[in-house]
Amino acid sequence: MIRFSVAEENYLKTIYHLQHTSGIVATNDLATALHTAPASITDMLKKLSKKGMVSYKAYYGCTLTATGTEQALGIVRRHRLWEHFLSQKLGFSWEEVHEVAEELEHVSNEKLINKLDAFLGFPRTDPHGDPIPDAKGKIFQPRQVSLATLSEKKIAVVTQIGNQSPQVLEMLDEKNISIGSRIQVIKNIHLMNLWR
Amino acid sequence: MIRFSVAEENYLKTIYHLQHTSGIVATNDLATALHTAPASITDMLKKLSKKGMVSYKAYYGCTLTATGTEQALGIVRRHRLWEHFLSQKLGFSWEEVHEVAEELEHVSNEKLINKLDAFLGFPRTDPHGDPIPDAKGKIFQPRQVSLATLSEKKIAVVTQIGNQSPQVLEMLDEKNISIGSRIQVIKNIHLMNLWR
DNA sequence: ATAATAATTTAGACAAATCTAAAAATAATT
DNA sequence: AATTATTTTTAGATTTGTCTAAATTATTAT
Repeated sequence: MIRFSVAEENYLKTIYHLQHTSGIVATNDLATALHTAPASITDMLKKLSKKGMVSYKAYYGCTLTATGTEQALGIVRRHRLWEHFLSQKLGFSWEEVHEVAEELEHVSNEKLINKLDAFLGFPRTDPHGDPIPDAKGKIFQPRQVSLATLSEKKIAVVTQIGNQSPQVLEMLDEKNISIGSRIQVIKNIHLMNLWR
Repeated sequence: MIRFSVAEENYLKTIYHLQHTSGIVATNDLATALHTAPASITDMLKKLSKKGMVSYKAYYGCTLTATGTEQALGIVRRHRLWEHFLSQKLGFSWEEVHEVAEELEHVSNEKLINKLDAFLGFPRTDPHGDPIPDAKGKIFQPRQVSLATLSEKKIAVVTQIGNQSPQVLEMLDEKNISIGSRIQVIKNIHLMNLWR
């Protein structure tokens, strides 16, 4: 098993997330996401590249290699399992779990994580509805449709909350809507009117 | 709240434990316990001294200050709560919990630990029978008597297993004796005969 | 297409925590 | 008490991950 420093893990995880939205990850984007100077990013990318975790070409950006992706999925798995634990077992609120899980995710004992997974009943998603990779790194991704594009009358199950602003969370709470709720679009009014 | 590095926390915790047996802690003993060169110990003691965590006099050794003890108790609390969790909730064995707790103890979110404490039902001891400090750092220390000195016919409750050699653990397991068991000394034979 | 702007890398420095080897202080032994 | 042995500290070096400032490469705009 490959061992990483906390710093390395944060890079792998962040590259993984940025890759989802932007394909190739730019040095500057990483710098912003990690609150780290661009020069430091370059240094670390060289290091991770030498370790075979990212493929990195100067001035072009980086992507995770197969091994790198595998490792990143492990970190995401740990993070989301802990989030689930914090929320379901310890009674933390949605907004609080992320910060605490940021620390717990770096405890990388495989047996611990697999036993935690079993203890939680092999959950498919974290409290935000994000999928939890299984022990092999497989992600179960439900067919998802944005609420804005969901057609009228159609019934759907909430699997994820994209917008996590306090206002939206409060509104959902008021209407008692959470992950797993069955919902139906009655009438599609202009979105702007909903948030007020 | 004072923040410590993992290294600093390991020093505080180890000084706390060594203090229990030896009063003043020698540089060399710390070096042995931490698998670290004596020169490095000296450096760190100066640092912790400047932070007001230990009182340190060159060539004499060190002791924890009041604040240092408070911090050490916090670390011990985290360690033992996690050990309890690992053993009671995740089904880890006695021998395994320590190593994993060594990592988890450094996640120092107070709310997390207090919620974990509540989730576990405010346990008084870890799986080895060592007392868990409460949120204020108070330790509940039960009156303890070594089995060898326990008088015949007297009933007692097992609160700790001092000797943790595989043979002893196996024997206890066979006889179904664990922390919390009520036991009675029927007849005090010479100890040597017991272990065979 | 060339100049201006933005992004990235290089170079050199720094703090934390460690190390080894040598010097200094303390303890033990004859 | 003097010498030997042990323990501890000092001095100087190393690694990791970071920084700033300057140089370089890529992009954008005129």
